[in-house]
Amino acid sequence: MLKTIAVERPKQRQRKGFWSPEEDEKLRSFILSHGHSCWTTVPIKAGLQRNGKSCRLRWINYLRPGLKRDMINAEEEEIILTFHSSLGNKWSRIAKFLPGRTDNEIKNYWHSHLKKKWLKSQKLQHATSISTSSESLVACGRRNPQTLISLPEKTSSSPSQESNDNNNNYSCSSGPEIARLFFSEWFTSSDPYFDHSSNLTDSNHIQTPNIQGPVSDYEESGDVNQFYYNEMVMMSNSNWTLNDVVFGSK
DNA sequence: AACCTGCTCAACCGCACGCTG
DNA sequence: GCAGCGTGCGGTTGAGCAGGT
Repeated sequence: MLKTIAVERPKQRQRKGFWSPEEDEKLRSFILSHGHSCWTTVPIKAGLQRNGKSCRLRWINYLRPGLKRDMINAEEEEIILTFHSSLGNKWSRIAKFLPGRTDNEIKNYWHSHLKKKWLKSQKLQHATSISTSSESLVACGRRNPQTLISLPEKTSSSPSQESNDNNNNYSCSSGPEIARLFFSEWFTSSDPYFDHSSNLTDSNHIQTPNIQGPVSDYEESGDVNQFYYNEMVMMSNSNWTLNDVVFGSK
C-alpha cells in the first residue's frame, strides 16, 4: 500500500500571542522585499517562529501600508451601519468600502460600539411612530442608515435575526427618486463600485425587480451596479408606506 | 488599597472554499 | 471525484486597562 510521504517542515516551536517590534520588523521587511505569494513559507523565509496564518493576520491588520490608525470617525461609522444593514456580518466586504480599515477593526468596532447602539435604535423604532418627508428620510438614511434600507440576510447571524424582525421585508423609501437620491448621493465619483455614466433606467441592467442575493453576489459577478439597480427598481415598484419603510414590516 | 466589572482590541480558532495534482 | 493544501472569513477568546464600589 502506497503511503504519501508528507514533506516534513522543520518543527520549531511556534510562538503565539502578541507580536514583538522585532517580529514586526522582520515580517515587514521580508514582505516589502519579497512579497507574500505563499503565506505558509513566509514565516520560514522571514525567520519567524510563527505560522503563516498569524503572519498574514499581522500583515493585513497592522503592518500593511495605508492603514489608518486613528479612531473610526462618524462618517465611517455611518458607512459601517449602512452596509451592515444590508450585508450583515460580512466584515471583509464592509471593509472594502472603508479604505485603510480592516475587517477585524470593523468587527471589533461593531461589537464594542455599534451593536448596542443599533439594537437600541431598533427598539426605539418599534416603539415610536414617526412621520417625515421623503427628503428628510434620505437625510435620515444618511445619518441613521438602518432606517432606510433593510435587506434580508442569508447568514444566521444577521441583524434582522438579532432583532427578530424585518424578515423578508425590503424596506424602502417612498419612490424611485428617493432611491436615486440615496444611491447617487452615497456613491460619489470616487467610489470604485459606482458608475455614474450608467443610467439607472437603461437597458444595461436586467429589468427584474428581484433581489436575488446580497451585494456580495453581484460583486462576484462584477456587476454591483446591478444590485443597486435592483434595489432601486424594487423601491420604485413598491407601494409601501413610510411606516413600512421605517419599521421594516407591514 | 483591593476587588469587581465592563470594555477594548489583538490574536487565535475552526470552518468553508478554491485550486491543484 | 477525491485528497491535500493554502487562503480568507467570521466567531470567539483573553490580556490589559479603566472606572466604579
